[in-house]
Amino acid sequence: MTDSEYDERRRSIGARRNPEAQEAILDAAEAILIEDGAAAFSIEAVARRARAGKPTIYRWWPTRGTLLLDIYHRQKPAVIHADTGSLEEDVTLFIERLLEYWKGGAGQVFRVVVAEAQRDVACAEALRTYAAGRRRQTAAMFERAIARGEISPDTDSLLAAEMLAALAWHRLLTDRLAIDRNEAKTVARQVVRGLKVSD
Amino acid sequence: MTDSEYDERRRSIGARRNPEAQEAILDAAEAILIEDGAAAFSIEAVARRARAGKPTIYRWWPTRGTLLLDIYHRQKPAVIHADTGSLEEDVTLFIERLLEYWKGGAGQVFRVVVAEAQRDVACAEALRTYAAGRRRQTAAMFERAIARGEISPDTDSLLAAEMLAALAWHRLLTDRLAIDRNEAKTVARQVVRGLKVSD
DNA sequence: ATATAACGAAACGATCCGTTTCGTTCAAGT
DNA sequence: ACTTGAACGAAACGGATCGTTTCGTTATAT
Repeated sequence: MTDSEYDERRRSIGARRNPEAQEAILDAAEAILIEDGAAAFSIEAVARRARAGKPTIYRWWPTRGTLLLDIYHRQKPAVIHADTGSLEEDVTLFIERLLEYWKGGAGQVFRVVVAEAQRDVACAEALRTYAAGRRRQTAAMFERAIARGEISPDTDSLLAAEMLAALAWHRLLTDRLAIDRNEAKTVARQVVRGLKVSD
Repeated sequence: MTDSEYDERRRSIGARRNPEAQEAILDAAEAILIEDGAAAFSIEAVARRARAGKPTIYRWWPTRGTLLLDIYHRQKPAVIHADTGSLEEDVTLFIERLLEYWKGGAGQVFRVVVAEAQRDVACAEALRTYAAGRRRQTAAMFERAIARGEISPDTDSLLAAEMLAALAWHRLLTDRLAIDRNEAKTVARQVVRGLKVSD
Protein backbone atom coordinates (compact mmCIF):
# COMPACT_ATOMS: atom_id res chain seq x y z
CA MET A 1 0.00 0.00 0.00
CA THR A 2 1.43 3.33 -1.01
CA ASP A 3 1.19 6.42 1.19
CA SER A 4 -1.54 7.93 -0.96
CA GLU A 5 -3.52 4.72 -0.96
CA TYR A 6 -3.14 4.57 2.77
CA ASP A 7 -4.39 8.11 3.24
CA GLU A 8 -7.22 7.47 0.84
CA ARG A 9 -8.32 4.37 2.67
CA ARG A 10 -7.99 6.11 6.00
CA ARG A 11 -10.21 8.88 4.71
CA SER A 12 -12.77 6.59 3.12
CA ILE A 13 -13.23 4.58 6.28
CA GLY A 14 -13.20 7.64 8.44
CA ALA A 15 -10.52 6.26 10.68
CA ARG A 16 -9.97 8.55 13.57
CA ARG A 17 -7.53 6.50 15.49
CA ASN A 18 -4.92 4.39 13.85
CA PRO A 19 -1.66 5.41 15.43
CA GLU A 20 0.88 2.65 15.55
CA ALA A 21 -1.40 -0.37 15.41
CA GLN A 22 -0.78 -0.49 11.68
CA GLU A 23 2.95 -0.57 12.13
CA ALA A 24 2.78 -3.11 14.92
CA ILE A 25 0.90 -5.42 12.60
CA LEU A 26 3.40 -4.98 9.80
CA ASP A 27 6.25 -5.46 12.23
CA ALA A 28 4.74 -8.67 13.52
CA ALA A 29 3.99 -9.98 10.04
CA GLU A 30 7.49 -9.25 8.85
CA ALA A 31 9.06 -10.83 11.92
CA ILE A 32 7.04 -14.01 11.51
CA LEU A 33 7.99 -14.32 7.86
CA ILE A 34 11.67 -13.79 8.52
CA GLU A 35 12.01 -15.62 11.81
CA ASP A 36 9.54 -18.48 11.46
CA GLY A 37 9.24 -18.85 7.71
CA ALA A 38 6.44 -18.77 5.21
CA ALA A 39 4.69 -21.86 6.58
CA ALA A 40 4.12 -20.12 9.93
CA PHE A 41 2.59 -17.04 8.34
CA SER A 42 -1.11 -16.81 9.06
CA ILE A 43 -3.42 -13.94 9.90
CA GLU A 44 -4.08 -15.47 13.31
CA ALA A 45 -0.37 -15.71 14.03
CA VAL A 46 0.14 -12.09 12.99
CA ALA A 47 -2.74 -10.97 15.19
CA ARG A 48 -1.38 -12.88 18.16
CA ARG A 49 2.12 -11.51 17.78
CA ALA A 50 0.91 -7.94 17.22
CA ARG A 51 -1.64 -8.20 20.05
CA ALA A 52 -4.20 -7.04 17.53
CA GLY A 53 -7.65 -8.29 16.69
CA LYS A 54 -8.20 -10.17 13.47
CA PRO A 55 -10.96 -7.79 12.33
CA THR A 56 -8.47 -4.94 12.54
CA ILE A 57 -6.14 -6.73 10.17
CA TYR A 58 -8.94 -7.63 7.78
CA ARG A 59 -10.15 -4.03 7.85
CA TRP A 60 -6.88 -2.78 6.42
CA TRP A 61 -5.75 -5.74 4.35
CA PRO A 62 -8.63 -7.66 2.81
CA THR A 63 -6.39 -10.52 1.63
CA ARG A 64 -3.09 -12.13 2.50
CA GLY A 65 -1.64 -10.82 -0.71
CA THR A 66 -2.23 -7.16 0.10
CA LEU A 67 -0.60 -7.57 3.49
CA LEU A 68 2.38 -9.38 1.99
CA LEU A 69 2.86 -6.71 -0.64
CA ASP A 70 2.73 -4.01 2.03
CA ILE A 71 5.42 -5.79 3.98
CA TYR A 72 7.63 -5.97 0.93
CA HIS A 73 7.02 -2.34 0.00
CA ARG A 74 7.94 -1.28 3.49
CA GLN A 75 11.36 -2.87 3.25
CA LYS A 76 13.93 -0.18 2.71
CA PRO A 77 14.85 -0.58 -0.94
CA ALA A 78 18.58 -0.83 -1.37
CA VAL A 79 20.33 1.29 -3.91
CA ILE A 80 20.23 -1.19 -6.73
CA HIS A 81 20.88 0.70 -9.93
CA ALA A 82 24.31 2.19 -10.52
CA ASP A 83 25.46 4.62 -13.17
CA THR A 84 29.17 4.07 -13.55
CA GLY A 85 29.40 5.00 -17.20
CA SER A 86 30.02 1.37 -18.13
CA LEU A 87 27.02 -0.81 -18.89
CA GLU A 88 28.91 -3.97 -18.09
CA GLU A 89 29.83 -2.62 -14.68
CA ASP A 90 26.28 -1.36 -14.10
CA VAL A 91 24.85 -4.78 -14.89
CA THR A 92 27.38 -6.54 -12.68
CA LEU A 93 26.50 -4.26 -9.79
CA PHE A 94 22.77 -4.71 -10.44
CA ILE A 95 22.95 -8.47 -10.16
CA GLU A 96 25.24 -8.39 -7.17
CA ARG A 97 23.23 -5.81 -5.29
CA LEU A 98 19.83 -7.33 -5.99
CA LEU A 99 20.86 -10.78 -4.78
CA GLU A 100 22.64 -9.26 -1.80
CA TYR A 101 19.55 -7.22 -0.96
CA TRP A 102 17.37 -10.30 -1.15
CA LYS A 103 19.62 -12.14 1.27
CA GLY A 104 18.37 -9.96 4.10
CA GLY A 105 14.74 -10.59 4.88
CA ALA A 106 13.42 -8.84 1.81
CA GLY A 107 14.10 -11.89 -0.29
CA GLN A 108 12.20 -14.12 2.11
CA VAL A 109 9.25 -11.75 1.91
CA PHE A 110 9.41 -11.47 -1.86
CA ARG A 111 9.49 -15.25 -2.26
CA VAL A 112 6.22 -15.50 -0.38
CA VAL A 113 4.71 -12.69 -2.44
CA VAL A 114 5.55 -14.55 -5.65
CA ALA A 115 4.15 -17.77 -4.20
CA GLU A 116 0.96 -16.05 -3.09
CA ALA A 117 0.56 -14.55 -6.56
CA GLN A 118 0.24 -18.07 -7.96
CA ARG A 119 -3.05 -18.58 -6.12
CA ASP A 120 -4.45 -15.07 -5.67
CA VAL A 121 -5.21 -13.21 -8.88
CA ALA A 122 -5.35 -9.83 -7.14
CA CYS A 123 -1.90 -10.40 -5.70
CA ALA A 124 -0.72 -11.55 -9.12
CA GLU A 125 -1.94 -8.36 -10.73
CA ALA A 126 -0.29 -6.19 -8.07
CA LEU A 127 2.95 -8.10 -8.44
CA ARG A 128 2.84 -7.76 -12.22
CA THR A 129 2.39 -4.00 -11.93
CA TYR A 130 5.16 -3.70 -9.38
CA ALA A 131 7.53 -5.82 -11.45
CA ALA A 132 6.77 -3.80 -14.58
CA GLY A 133 7.74 -0.63 -12.73
CA ARG A 134 11.01 -2.09 -11.55
CA ARG A 135 11.66 -3.31 -15.08
CA ARG A 136 11.37 0.23 -16.38
CA GLN A 137 13.92 1.38 -13.83
CA THR A 138 16.33 -1.33 -14.89
CA ALA A 139 15.70 -0.61 -18.54
CA ALA A 140 16.86 2.97 -17.97
CA MET A 141 20.30 1.50 -17.38
CA PHE A 142 20.28 0.18 -20.92
CA GLU A 143 18.78 3.39 -22.29
CA ARG A 144 21.71 5.33 -20.90
CA ALA A 145 24.08 2.93 -22.61
CA ILE A 146 22.23 3.47 -25.87
CA ALA A 147 22.53 7.24 -25.42
CA ARG A 148 26.26 6.81 -24.86
CA GLY A 149 26.48 4.79 -28.08
CA GLU A 150 27.70 1.84 -26.07
CA ILE A 151 25.11 -0.60 -27.41
CA SER A 152 22.90 -0.87 -30.44
CA PRO A 153 20.13 1.77 -30.53
CA ASP A 154 17.50 -0.79 -31.51
CA THR A 155 18.08 -2.74 -28.31
CA ASP A 156 14.92 -3.96 -26.60
CA SER A 157 15.89 -2.48 -23.25
CA LEU A 158 12.80 -3.77 -21.44
CA LEU A 159 13.52 -7.29 -22.60
CA ALA A 160 17.15 -7.01 -21.57
CA ALA A 161 16.04 -5.74 -18.17
CA GLU A 162 13.60 -8.60 -17.81
CA MET A 163 16.28 -11.17 -18.53
CA LEU A 164 18.39 -9.80 -15.69
CA ALA A 165 15.45 -9.72 -13.29
CA ALA A 166 14.39 -13.18 -14.40
CA LEU A 167 17.79 -14.60 -13.53
CA ALA A 168 17.57 -13.00 -10.09
CA TRP A 169 14.05 -14.37 -9.55
CA HIS A 170 15.23 -17.81 -10.59
CA ARG A 171 18.07 -17.71 -8.08
CA LEU A 172 15.75 -16.45 -5.36
CA LEU A 173 13.07 -19.05 -5.99
CA THR A 174 15.57 -21.91 -6.06
CA ASP A 175 17.35 -20.56 -3.00
CA ARG A 176 20.67 -19.91 -4.66
CA LEU A 177 21.29 -16.28 -3.79
CA ALA A 178 25.01 -16.67 -3.26
CA ILE A 179 26.89 -15.31 -6.24
CA ASP A 180 30.50 -14.34 -6.59
CA ARG A 181 31.76 -11.37 -8.51
CA ASN A 182 33.09 -13.57 -11.30
CA GLU A 183 29.72 -15.10 -12.00
CA ALA A 184 28.03 -11.72 -11.91
CA LYS A 185 30.65 -10.44 -14.33
CA THR A 186 30.07 -13.39 -16.64
CA VAL A 187 26.36 -12.64 -16.71
CA ALA A 188 27.02 -9.00 -17.43
CA ARG A 189 29.60 -9.67 -20.11
CA GLN A 190 27.37 -12.13 -21.89
CA VAL A 191 24.33 -9.87 -21.83
CA VAL A 192 26.15 -6.72 -22.79
CA ARG A 193 28.15 -8.29 -25.60
CA GLY A 194 24.90 -9.46 -27.11
CA LEU A 195 23.76 -5.87 -27.40
CA LYS A 196 26.92 -4.29 -28.71
CA VAL A 197 26.76 -2.49 -32.02
CA SER A 198 27.84 -5.07 -34.53
CA ASP A 199 29.77 -3.62 -37.40
CA MET B 1 8.01 -39.94 -8.11
CA THR B 2 10.03 -41.82 -10.70
CA ASP B 3 9.15 -45.31 -11.87
CA SER B 4 11.94 -46.87 -9.86
CA GLU B 5 10.96 -44.93 -6.76
CA TYR B 6 7.40 -46.05 -7.29
CA ASP B 7 8.37 -49.69 -7.59
CA GLU B 8 10.62 -49.37 -4.59
CA ARG B 9 7.88 -47.88 -2.47
CA ARG B 10 5.41 -50.47 -3.70
CA ARG B 11 7.80 -53.20 -2.69
CA SER B 12 8.68 -51.69 0.66
CA ILE B 13 5.08 -51.39 1.69
CA GLY B 14 4.20 -54.76 0.33
CA ALA B 15 1.31 -53.42 -1.67
CA ARG B 16 -0.65 -56.23 -3.12
CA ARG B 17 -3.42 -54.27 -4.68
CA ASN B 18 -2.88 -50.85 -6.16
CA PRO B 19 -4.33 -51.02 -9.61
CA GLU B 20 -5.73 -47.76 -10.84
CA ALA B 21 -6.41 -46.04 -7.52
CA GLN B 22 -3.05 -44.33 -7.87
CA GLU B 23 -3.91 -42.99 -11.29
CA ALA B 24 -7.38 -41.96 -10.27
CA ILE B 25 -5.84 -39.83 -7.52
CA LEU B 26 -3.34 -38.23 -9.88
CA ASP B 27 -6.11 -37.65 -12.42
CA ALA B 28 -8.27 -35.96 -9.82
CA ALA B 29 -5.43 -33.85 -8.47
CA GLU B 30 -4.45 -32.71 -11.94
CA ALA B 31 -8.03 -31.92 -12.88
CA ILE B 32 -8.56 -29.82 -9.76
CA LEU B 33 -5.39 -27.85 -10.37
CA ILE B 34 -6.21 -27.15 -13.98
CA GLU B 35 -9.96 -26.67 -13.70
CA ASP B 36 -10.36 -25.05 -10.31
CA GLY B 37 -6.98 -23.49 -9.73
CA ALA B 38 -4.32 -23.71 -7.09
CA ALA B 39 -6.50 -22.24 -4.34
CA ALA B 40 -8.92 -25.16 -4.62
CA PHE B 41 -6.18 -27.76 -4.36
CA SER B 42 -6.34 -29.64 -1.07
CA ILE B 43 -5.86 -33.25 -0.11
CA GLU B 44 -9.49 -33.44 0.96
CA ALA B 45 -10.65 -32.10 -2.38
CA VAL B 46 -8.48 -34.60 -4.23
CA ALA B 47 -9.79 -37.46 -2.11
CA ARG B 48 -13.39 -36.39 -2.72
CA ARG B 49 -12.93 -36.12 -6.46
CA ALA B 50 -11.02 -39.38 -6.73
CA ARG B 51 -13.48 -41.16 -4.40
CA ALA B 52 -10.42 -42.18 -2.42
CA GLY B 53 -9.72 -42.13 1.28
CA LYS B 54 -7.32 -39.56 2.66
CA PRO B 55 -5.14 -42.22 4.30
CA THR B 56 -4.59 -43.77 0.89
CA ILE B 57 -3.27 -40.50 -0.43
CA TYR B 58 -1.07 -39.92 2.57
CA ARG B 59 0.28 -43.45 2.28
CA TRP B 60 1.68 -42.74 -1.16
CA TRP B 61 2.45 -39.03 -0.95
CA PRO B 62 3.52 -37.91 2.50
CA THR B 63 3.35 -34.21 1.61
CA ARG B 64 1.60 -31.92 -0.83
CA GLY B 65 4.91 -31.28 -2.54
CA THR B 66 5.51 -34.92 -3.47
CA LEU B 67 2.04 -35.21 -4.93
CA LEU B 68 2.44 -31.99 -6.91
CA LEU B 69 5.78 -33.10 -8.31
CA ASP B 70 4.27 -36.43 -9.32
CA ILE B 71 1.54 -34.64 -11.19
CA TYR B 72 4.07 -32.52 -13.03
CA HIS B 73 6.29 -35.49 -13.84
CA ARG B 74 3.33 -37.35 -15.25
CA GLN B 75 2.62 -34.62 -17.77
CA LYS B 76 3.83 -35.74 -21.15
CA PRO B 77 6.98 -33.73 -21.71
CA ALA B 78 6.86 -31.93 -25.00
CA VAL B 79 9.78 -32.11 -27.36
CA ILE B 80 11.50 -28.96 -26.19
CA HIS B 81 15.07 -29.10 -27.41
CA ALA B 82 15.76 -28.88 -31.11
CA ASP B 83 18.97 -29.48 -33.03
CA THR B 84 18.69 -27.50 -36.22
CA GLY B 85 22.37 -26.79 -36.66
CA SER B 86 21.83 -23.14 -35.79
CA LEU B 87 22.08 -22.12 -32.15
CA GLU B 88 19.95 -19.07 -32.69
CA GLU B 89 17.19 -21.18 -34.19
CA ASP B 90 17.54 -23.78 -31.44
CA VAL B 91 17.17 -21.11 -28.76
CA THR B 92 14.20 -19.54 -30.50
CA LEU B 93 12.46 -22.90 -30.67
CA PHE B 94 13.34 -23.67 -27.05
CA ILE B 95 11.68 -20.51 -25.76
CA GLU B 96 8.68 -20.89 -28.02
CA ARG B 97 8.13 -24.54 -27.23
CA LEU B 98 8.60 -24.24 -23.49
CA LEU B 99 6.09 -21.41 -23.15
CA GLU B 100 3.70 -23.17 -25.50
CA TYR B 101 4.03 -26.37 -23.47
CA TRP B 102 3.32 -24.49 -20.27
CA LYS B 103 0.16 -23.02 -21.71
CA GLY B 104 -1.53 -26.39 -21.54
CA GLY B 105 -2.04 -27.48 -17.97
CA ALA B 106 1.57 -28.30 -17.31
CA GLY B 107 2.32 -24.64 -16.66
CA GLN B 108 -0.47 -24.37 -14.13
CA VAL B 109 0.91 -27.39 -12.33
CA PHE B 110 4.48 -26.16 -12.44
CA ARG B 111 3.47 -22.76 -11.04
CA VAL B 112 2.02 -24.49 -8.01
CA VAL B 113 5.11 -26.65 -7.62
CA VAL B 114 7.30 -23.54 -7.56
CA ALA B 115 4.95 -21.88 -5.07
CA GLU B 116 4.92 -24.96 -2.85
CA ALA B 117 8.72 -25.06 -2.92
CA GLN B 118 8.76 -21.65 -1.21
CA ARG B 119 7.25 -23.15 1.95
CA ASP B 120 8.28 -26.80 1.85
CA VAL B 121 12.01 -27.45 1.95
CA ALA B 122 11.65 -31.02 0.71
CA CYS B 123 9.71 -29.80 -2.30
CA ALA B 124 12.32 -27.09 -2.81
CA GLU B 125 15.11 -29.62 -2.88
CA ALA B 126 13.25 -31.86 -5.32
CA LEU B 127 12.53 -28.89 -7.56
CA ARG B 128 16.15 -27.78 -7.45
CA THR B 129 17.32 -31.23 -8.49
CA TYR B 130 14.75 -31.43 -11.27
CA ALA B 131 15.61 -27.96 -12.54
CA ALA B 132 19.33 -28.74 -12.50
CA GLY B 133 18.69 -31.78 -14.67
CA ARG B 134 16.68 -29.79 -17.18
CA ARG B 135 19.40 -27.17 -17.18
CA ARG B 136 21.95 -29.75 -18.22
CA GLN B 137 19.73 -30.76 -21.12
CA THR B 138 19.43 -27.18 -22.26
CA ALA B 139 23.15 -26.62 -21.80
CA ALA B 140 23.79 -29.43 -24.27
CA MET B 141 22.30 -27.14 -26.89
CA PHE B 142 25.10 -24.67 -26.23
CA GLU B 143 27.71 -27.41 -26.04
CA ARG B 144 26.79 -28.49 -29.54
CA ALA B 145 27.22 -24.92 -30.74
CA ILE B 146 30.64 -24.83 -29.12
CA ALA B 147 31.57 -28.08 -30.87
CA ARG B 148 30.47 -26.52 -34.17
CA GLY B 149 32.67 -23.53 -33.45
CA GLU B 150 29.59 -21.33 -33.53
CA ILE B 151 30.22 -19.74 -30.15
CA SER B 152 33.17 -19.15 -27.89
CA PRO B 153 34.56 -22.37 -26.36
CA ASP B 154 34.83 -20.78 -22.91
CA THR B 155 31.08 -20.17 -22.81
CA ASP B 156 29.43 -20.97 -19.48
CA SER B 157 26.78 -23.16 -21.07
CA LEU B 158 25.00 -23.90 -17.81
CA LEU B 159 24.69 -20.20 -17.05
CA ALA B 160 23.42 -19.51 -20.55
CA ALA B 161 20.88 -22.29 -20.16
CA GLU B 162 19.79 -20.92 -16.82
CA MET B 163 19.19 -17.47 -18.27
CA LEU B 164 16.82 -18.94 -20.84
CA ALA B 165 14.98 -21.01 -18.26
CA ALA B 166 14.86 -18.05 -15.90
CA LEU B 167 13.14 -15.94 -18.52
CA ALA B 168 10.58 -18.69 -19.06
CA TRP B 169 9.99 -19.04 -15.32
CA HIS B 170 9.54 -15.29 -15.04
CA ARG B 171 6.94 -15.31 -17.79
CA LEU B 172 5.16 -18.26 -16.24
CA LEU B 173 5.10 -16.81 -12.74
CA THR B 174 3.81 -13.45 -13.93
CA ASP B 175 1.27 -15.13 -16.22
CA ARG B 176 2.66 -13.81 -19.46
CA LEU B 177 3.13 -16.98 -21.47
CA ALA B 178 2.06 -15.47 -24.77
CA ILE B 179 5.09 -14.79 -26.91
CA ASP B 180 5.34 -14.13 -30.62
CA ARG B 181 8.07 -15.43 -32.82
CA ASN B 182 9.68 -12.02 -33.11
CA GLU B 183 10.15 -11.70 -29.39
CA ALA B 184 11.51 -15.22 -29.13
CA LYS B 185 13.90 -14.41 -31.93
CA THR B 186 15.00 -11.24 -30.18
CA VAL B 187 15.79 -13.21 -27.05
CA ALA B 188 17.72 -15.78 -29.05
CA ARG B 189 19.64 -13.21 -31.06
CA GLN B 190 20.63 -11.27 -27.98
CA VAL B 191 21.77 -14.33 -26.05
CA VAL B 192 23.60 -15.95 -28.92
CA ARG B 193 25.37 -12.81 -30.05
CA GLY B 194 26.72 -12.40 -26.54
CA LEU B 195 28.44 -15.77 -26.87
CA LYS B 196 29.86 -15.43 -30.34
CA VAL B 197 33.60 -15.72 -30.78
CA SER B 198 34.81 -12.14 -30.72
CA ASP B 199 37.68 -11.46 -33.08
C1' DA C 1 -19.34 16.29 28.17
C1' DT C 2 -21.16 13.51 24.67
C1' DA C 3 -21.41 11.06 20.44
C1' DT C 4 -18.76 8.26 17.40
C1' DA C 5 -16.09 4.74 15.53
C1' DA C 6 -11.95 2.01 15.60
C1' DC C 7 -10.17 -1.21 18.67
C1' DG C 8 -9.16 -6.01 21.34
C1' DA C 9 -11.19 -10.09 22.68
C1' DA C 10 -13.98 -13.85 22.04
C1' DA C 11 -16.82 -16.89 19.66
C1' DC C 12 -19.03 -18.32 15.40
C1' DG C 13 -19.51 -22.10 11.45
C1' DA C 14 -16.68 -23.69 7.94
C1' DT C 15 -12.67 -25.92 5.84
C1' DC C 16 -8.56 -28.44 5.86
C1' DC C 17 -4.91 -30.63 8.25
C1' DG C 18 -2.75 -35.28 9.40
C1' DT C 19 -4.10 -39.36 12.06
C1' DT C 20 -6.85 -43.13 13.94
C1' DT C 21 -10.50 -46.48 13.80
C1' DC C 22 -13.24 -49.82 11.61
C1' DG C 23 -15.53 -52.80 8.41
C1' DT C 24 -14.94 -54.31 3.60
C1' DT C 25 -12.73 -56.24 -0.33
C1' DC C 26 -9.65 -58.12 -2.87
C1' DA C 27 -5.36 -61.19 -3.76
C1' DA C 28 -2.16 -64.11 -2.10
C1' DG C 29 -0.63 -68.74 0.31
C1' DT C 30 -2.11 -73.13 1.87
C1' DA D 1 -11.90 -73.81 -2.04
C1' DC D 2 -10.60 -71.71 2.34
C1' DT D 3 -8.04 -68.81 5.17
C1' DT D 4 -5.15 -65.07 5.97
C1' DG D 5 -3.45 -60.51 5.40
C1' DA D 6 -3.04 -56.03 3.81
C1' DA D 7 -4.69 -52.13 1.19
C1' DC D 8 -8.83 -49.84 0.63
C1' DG D 9 -13.09 -46.34 1.47
C1' DA D 10 -15.60 -44.16 4.86
C1' DA D 11 -16.04 -41.81 8.93
C1' DA D 12 -14.58 -39.45 12.81
C1' DC D 13 -10.95 -37.50 15.62
C1' DG D 14 -8.46 -33.03 17.74
C1' DG D 15 -6.21 -29.14 16.13
C1' DA D 16 -5.38 -24.98 13.31
C1' DT D 17 -6.84 -21.31 10.38
C1' DC D 18 -10.17 -19.17 7.72
C1' DG D 19 -13.21 -14.88 7.32
C1' DT D 20 -17.12 -12.94 9.93
C1' DT D 21 -20.03 -11.41 13.76
C1' DT D 22 -20.82 -9.78 18.37
C1' DC D 23 -19.77 -7.07 22.23
C1' DG D 24 -17.67 -4.13 25.62
C1' DT D 25 -13.88 -0.71 25.79
C1' DT D 26 -11.20 3.22 24.66
C1' DA D 27 -9.74 7.21 22.60
C1' DT D 28 -10.79 11.12 19.78
C1' DA D 29 -13.41 14.72 17.42
C1' DT D 30 -17.16 17.90 18.08
